[in-house]
Amino acid sequence: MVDFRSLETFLWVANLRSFRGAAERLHTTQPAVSMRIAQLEDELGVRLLERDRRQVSLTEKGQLLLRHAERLVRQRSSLIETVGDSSAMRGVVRLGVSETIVHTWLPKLIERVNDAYPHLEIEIEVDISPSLRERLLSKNLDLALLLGPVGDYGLHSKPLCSYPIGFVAGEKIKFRQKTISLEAIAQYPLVTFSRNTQPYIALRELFERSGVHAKIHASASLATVVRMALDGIGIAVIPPAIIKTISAPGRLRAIRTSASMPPFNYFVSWPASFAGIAAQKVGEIAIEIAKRERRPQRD
Amino acid sequence: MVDFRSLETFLWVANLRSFRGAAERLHTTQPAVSMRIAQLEDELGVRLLERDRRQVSLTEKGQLLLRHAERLVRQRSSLIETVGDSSAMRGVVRLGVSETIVHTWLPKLIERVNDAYPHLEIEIEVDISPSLRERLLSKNLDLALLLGPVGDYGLHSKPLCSYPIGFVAGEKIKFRQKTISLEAIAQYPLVTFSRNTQPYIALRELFERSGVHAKIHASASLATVVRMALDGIGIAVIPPAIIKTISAPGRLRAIRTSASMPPFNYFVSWPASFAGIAAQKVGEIAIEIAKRERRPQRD
DNA sequence: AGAGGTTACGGGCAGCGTAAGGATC
DNA sequence: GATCCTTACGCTGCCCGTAACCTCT
Repeated sequence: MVDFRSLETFLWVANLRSFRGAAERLHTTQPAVSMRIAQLEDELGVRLLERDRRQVSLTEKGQLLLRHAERLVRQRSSLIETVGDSSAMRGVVRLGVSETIVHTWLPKLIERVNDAYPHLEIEIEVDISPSLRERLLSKNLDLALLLGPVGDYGLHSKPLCSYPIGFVAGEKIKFRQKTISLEAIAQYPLVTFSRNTQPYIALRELFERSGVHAKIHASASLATVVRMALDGIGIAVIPPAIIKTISAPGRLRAIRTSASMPPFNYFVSWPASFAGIAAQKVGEIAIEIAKRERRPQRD
Repeated sequence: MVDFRSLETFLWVANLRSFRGAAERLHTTQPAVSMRIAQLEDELGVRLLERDRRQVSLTEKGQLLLRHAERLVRQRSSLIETVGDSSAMRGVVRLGVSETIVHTWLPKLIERVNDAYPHLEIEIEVDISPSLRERLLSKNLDLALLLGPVGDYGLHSKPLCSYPIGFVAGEKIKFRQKTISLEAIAQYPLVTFSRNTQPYIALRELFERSGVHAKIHASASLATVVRMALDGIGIAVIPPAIIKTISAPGRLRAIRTSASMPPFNYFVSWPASFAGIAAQKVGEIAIEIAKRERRPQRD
């Protein structure tokens, strides 16, 4: 039978260019994937995949099938969404999230998705934005909420919300003035996200431009960054918006400075060629929530 | 899973308005159909069919699903046809055929279809055209080659070929003249197809118009008609084109008459709402063969 | 040797068919 | 009671997962 399972399996093999990868994505074993593809090729009487080399590649017929299969799978989802009630939307959406979002409105998103589609499972992966971008490109994620702009070819994106970045200090660090200069701040080490992230680069540029030397610690984990700020090791460079959810009240505070960092601009992004309807719906809900979230941030 | 099997089952239940009928059509049992539908309704979380009354009917959601499911099933066939090689076309086409066709070019059609689609099975049902029409309407046949014109709402059709009808006599019946009058013919009983068929009606009208009384035997079986002509019981009113395949050479001959019957116009016809791709292909081949068949008939 | 796809084989479960149960005319 | 769909139940066969095998770098 040319059924949806075979087609979906083929889609994943084609997109990931790997039997193993597809097996993992489909929560099954690699031989099972092998079998389904073999069965499909047998049924259609044509070779769909070339497995000569280290890389799996599509034959001409395979590319043809890819287009048809994508349409069919998409239309099945659309059928389920149109005909079924909300609980009919099933499956797993792999959602990549930047850590800042986790500490602001991600819980709200999850709740809203759960309400709208009770049988839809969301697999959340927290990572820094460049990794999320890579994982979108390698079809390892269906959707991501990350720092933009997302310029990559092969990814689509829509703006979500914007968070100002500020300097955040713990209780042990105190300044006399109300508005602090860059020089004063640079007395302490600064702590922010990994070297390949946008905030790290922006921060380094900021200090280089003003000729002030600053020591910058980088950590991929926001928890670490916050811990270091709380312990007085340094000043965190993060969106102040997350202070209230990530630490006890009063333990951290935003510092008013003369200089300003470019804000975090968040986007929802997904692979251009491969948007499942479920992922699309989650994206729509994210956009809606972010729209509302924008206001409180303007205060 | 909302898979093709469930959808196809639903399509047949919807079209035949019967679980039993669908089960028969799908070569399975009625409980199996019941189960698949129940599973589909369960999966989508909506009621698709109303089984209150004696008649199964579609709910609003059911009608919605019908449209989507038809498109999906059709696109799957199209996928198989586009991507697969010819041997990939599988399934059964229920073909209704008028008896005249059986004795002219049906074997050629079967052969051609077998060549083009070796895995396609054809289930041939021979019957008189009005029955074929009914069975098309009740979705009991996928395609029919029958006497037209096919005016029914709900059926599409395309012209195939035209066979003149003539008076055919066996060896025992002899006339002196070369061209025989209606009166001379009416000395013998006439034998043709059943009362509700076009030739029977045309024949009766022909004699009523000319004020000649004729005794007309009717039989649904062409073999019987021919037998009666061979035995000299009467004169058969059939397309002379089938003489050479249905009896030994010289045993039957066409009689030249002054009057003329309207010719048999054959059409290929199928349910407007429910054309499977396989049936469509068989129809196309039939049209092609009939086109070639037309020439020899002009002699 | 290790990464990745294929082949071999035993076992579990979805879905089937038979048969009994209900509803409606 | 006849017809048609649903429910119950035992069984079969498909497909899966484990594991061994093959091939290429």
